[in-house]
Amino acid sequence: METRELRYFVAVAEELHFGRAAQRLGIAQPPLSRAIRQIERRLGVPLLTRSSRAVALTEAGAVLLREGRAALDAVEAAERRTRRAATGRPGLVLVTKAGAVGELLVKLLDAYAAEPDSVAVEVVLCGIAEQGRLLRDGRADAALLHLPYDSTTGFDTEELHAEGQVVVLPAGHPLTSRAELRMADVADLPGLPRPRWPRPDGSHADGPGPQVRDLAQLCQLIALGRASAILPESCRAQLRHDLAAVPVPDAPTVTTVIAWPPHSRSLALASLIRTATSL
Amino acid sequence: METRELRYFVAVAEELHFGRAAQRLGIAQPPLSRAIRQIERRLGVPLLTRSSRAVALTEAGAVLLREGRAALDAVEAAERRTRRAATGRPGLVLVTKAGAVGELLVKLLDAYAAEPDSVAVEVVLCGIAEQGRLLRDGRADAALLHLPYDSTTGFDTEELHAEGQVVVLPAGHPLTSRAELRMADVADLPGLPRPRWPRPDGSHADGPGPQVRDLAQLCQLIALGRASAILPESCRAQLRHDLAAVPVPDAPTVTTVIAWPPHSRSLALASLIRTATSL
DNA sequence: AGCCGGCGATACCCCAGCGGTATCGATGCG
DNA sequence: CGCATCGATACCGCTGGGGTATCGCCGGCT
Repeated sequence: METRELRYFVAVAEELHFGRAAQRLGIAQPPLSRAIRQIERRLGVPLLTRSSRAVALTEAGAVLLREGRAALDAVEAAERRTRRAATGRPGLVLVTKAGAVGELLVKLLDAYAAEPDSVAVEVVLCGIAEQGRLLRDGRADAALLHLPYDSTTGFDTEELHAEGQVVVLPAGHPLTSRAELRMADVADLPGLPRPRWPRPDGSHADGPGPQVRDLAQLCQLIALGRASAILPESCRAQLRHDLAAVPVPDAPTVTTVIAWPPHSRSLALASLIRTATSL
Repeated sequence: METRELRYFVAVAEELHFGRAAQRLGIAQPPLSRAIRQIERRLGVPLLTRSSRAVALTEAGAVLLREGRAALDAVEAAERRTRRAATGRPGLVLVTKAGAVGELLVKLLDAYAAEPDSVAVEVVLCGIAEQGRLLRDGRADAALLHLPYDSTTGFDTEELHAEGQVVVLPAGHPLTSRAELRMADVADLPGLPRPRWPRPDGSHADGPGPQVRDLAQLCQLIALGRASAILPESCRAQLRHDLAAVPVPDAPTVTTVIAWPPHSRSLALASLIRTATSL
């Protein structure tokens, strides 16, 4: 199957509408219809159920959507990494979530810069759950992720750091006087629901909590007395003065890992990982 | 980049010869030359250095060869998994090395077959280092691998079993009277070199030992007094009567893991993995 | 019931680009 | 100095991808 065909199918499968998909692809609708039919004929498998009113994925179609996206990412990654290998700028791109892993990141960059064979490291801060995409399609070389919150599926990883978590509350909240709290104490604080982070696909789960996009938003909401949050200990260093943190020993441990795409054979990346694990 | 172009480039990069590559691809040489030049023009990157006598990969070319193979595998996997999702036979394909993990495999298959939601499991035995390929290109759903000998790069894994290793010697060899041996004792046995396994690309490392392809060959050679080998304990159960095994406590522990491609969302596979980890 | 509007499929046409043949130009070899 | 090898170039034919026009189906509105 050609990547063009895969792109076409993914577009239709995402839009579930031939006209819009064709528009997105910058082609007319009839060639798109033909291309999809040809894919189905060659695979010998129906991918879409069409009525004149609605298009839906078959089970096989859902598989091809998932696998096709991964394959397209792989092709894109091949191109991008090839270009980067040639441009002579053998810099590394390290991606992490905005507002996370503050101290660790600084230590890593300092230690790596001191290595004899180090190259420039570009740090990219991105929103939640974009790291995987960047790593998969070749725009980034490595990522700092937080287990168990981030997925490392498909990547090689090394653990760097483990830490407990704290509950973050508005300063002055009654519970802030306690030396530590249990998960049961903070599971359902009246008026302080947990925020809802966007899922990888951009949508939000249903629930009572406010929708948040980044740490700053979250802190703002907590300060306003509208939310609470369980965060890794290391966030205390960058907490605003109007927030308070109380340790929660029985919260799941957060492990910071460095992740990179498999098949990487870059010496610079290997050196960065070596530096990271020996911190 | 289209998969056709990737296939063309991979062929040339592997053959390092336009004529042979064209023959392998079933096309004439001139279109192939043109296609490669077009790829280089579009990427803005030289991939091959050509003289009229020799073709060699540039550094960027080597990157594209590696990444391109992975991308082609991903595309092929997408097609294969889509076809398999549709044919209604939701069977699983489990791949493992011939002659390895005997007892564990039987237990796993029995336990899984007893699950209420189990489906047919096809067991594929293959030579060393083909498992990764099968898993990557969608012909297999899961593999049983041995750490540290096999690579799990790019796959998700769960550990199933850890065991020590034994040295396998011809029956009657003086050392077989010992209750156990150290690595130092068996590192360099006179006349009994370690065999050389094929590498993933099919070639063999240089060295004194005989080249072997599978366990039967190896046992034959040991019985003939031409080789010795360090193997996992569990191999004792299937050892021929003319061979003897002595524990080597300081040999690296062999961990059997079950590995599967990331992005898998198959319920049947999830169930198999759950069964495996709860053995 | 009848009309309309939206949507995917079909019919038909055009041309970009892929692949083929013939040939050139460079280079290592006897 | 021919000769053989191998990649690049020139040129040509045709397949197939993309465009426009239109059809057929169906749900909804009045």
